[in-house]
Amino acid sequence: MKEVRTRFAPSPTGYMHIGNLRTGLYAYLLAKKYGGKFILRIEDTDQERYVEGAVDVIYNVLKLTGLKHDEGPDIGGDYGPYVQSERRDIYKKYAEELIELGGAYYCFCSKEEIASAREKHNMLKDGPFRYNDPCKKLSKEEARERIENGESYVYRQRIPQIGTTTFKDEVFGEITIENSTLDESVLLKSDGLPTYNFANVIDDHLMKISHVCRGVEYLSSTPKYNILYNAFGWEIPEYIHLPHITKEGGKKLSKREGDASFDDFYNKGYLVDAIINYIALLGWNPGGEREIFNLKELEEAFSIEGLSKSSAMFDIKKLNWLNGEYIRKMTVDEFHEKALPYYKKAIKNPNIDLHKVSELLHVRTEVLCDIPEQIDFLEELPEYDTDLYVHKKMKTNYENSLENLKVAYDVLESLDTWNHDEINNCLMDSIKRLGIKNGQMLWPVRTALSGKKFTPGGAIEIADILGKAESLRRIKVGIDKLENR
RNA sequence: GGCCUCAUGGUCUAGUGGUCUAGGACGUCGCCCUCUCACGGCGGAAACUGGGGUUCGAGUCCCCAUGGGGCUACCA
Repeated sequence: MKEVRTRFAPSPTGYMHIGNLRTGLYAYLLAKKYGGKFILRIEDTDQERYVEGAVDVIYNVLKLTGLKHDEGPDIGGDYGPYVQSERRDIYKKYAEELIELGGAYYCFCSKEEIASAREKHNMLKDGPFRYNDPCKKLSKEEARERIENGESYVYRQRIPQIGTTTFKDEVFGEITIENSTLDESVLLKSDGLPTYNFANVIDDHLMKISHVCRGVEYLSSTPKYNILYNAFGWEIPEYIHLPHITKEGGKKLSKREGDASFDDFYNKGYLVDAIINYIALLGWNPGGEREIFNLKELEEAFSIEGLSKSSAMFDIKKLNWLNGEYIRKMTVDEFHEKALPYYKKAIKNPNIDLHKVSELLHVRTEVLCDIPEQIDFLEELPEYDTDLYVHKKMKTNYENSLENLKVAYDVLESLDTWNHDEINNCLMDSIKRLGIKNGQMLWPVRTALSGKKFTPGGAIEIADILGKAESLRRIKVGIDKLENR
């Protein structure tokens, strides 16, 4: 088998769409699986979409995710340049060659002319639109003369109007299409830059790409590319077209709703490994029942056979679960480090031992951005209603809550050493002495300490974190509330 | 409109003619653990889009219908 060379060819639009990233991931995995090369190429032939700093976004995501490329604009390689706008002369040369080979012709029609012809056709609604281009009949000499005279022109692909073109895709199988349904698209624009339709063929060939991984949107234009390969007499690469990732309802993931880019998830506190793991599984099945794979493991497990044909809906719930799995797999210290920035958003009080908070939150966190609202009560006791003290299953009501809170206040106040075990023993002794259920004491105490219905950790852990003075203060507040109900 | 393409529970999927009374995971529901929540454990509900063929036998092959997606740009 010859060397596997795959490429990731994003356009610098300023953000990394998650579906696009997945395509890059698969290209990377395929290369790694077979010990090949993964190449980064920048497709910036559309000047109108140029965005400042967008290439850095691409580098950054690749670096963060660990999809390390072997060749690319920043690190070079034997087949550069790797930025399409720097390959102008190359495209021009091949476009000229294609004219000679009969695979293309010079076209002087304006966009407007073609658009109006299309409109006219659409009114009739009769069969596929095919532009009957007068320029096709021009001789090369005539055309070149008009070019000399300064007319604006493009290179347009010439496609045989009879016959069919068949190609094989690794995931979709064999596909045959009537040549007559293929339109003769622009190869080189009047600004001298190529369109995707031309650049992808030239670059993939010159860069010796063995497997072309790209989205399904290119499936129907692939025959046009093969006609180009054939015109040049070049070997056709293996094609791997990947289905789309959609959101609920089969709609496209959108940039505007903040659910489409890698950064959107990264900034919300999703772990890189979890994101990669999740998107790898969206459209690819590893074969067994295992679902947790880090990048390294994916490299070994990946296979084209596991790729699916239908588009997959992005399910944030499953990502959340996976992210939680990765969080729980970390040590408490590792978690603590990741959680720290999120603690800062909710807690300013320097007396709170954040390590203890981490012990509580470690198994209770799925996404890091959920942290602040989970622990805001530690910073400040929220307003709460005394209804909270009444809990059927805990067998608590206003009366016994008040009584037990008073007991708790007294015994805790007399405590000299304030730590988890001391608090625990102290409270448990009282429970035993009074002959009540754990919950009848602990539920009111936890309520008084937190003012919340749900908290990470119970009364004892919270009291420990809050410290003696603050704990007693909050219990006192609870007692007052219940007395003045 | 034309062309291409896809189709198993709510979601991601396994299934390549008999082993399918359709398997796993997320989610969901119930129970257990338990001072709340979570973690963990156990259990439940939930799917082959429809119709025709082919075959002794079809989720699996073929055709049609329906529904979804894509392309139809001097965007990629």
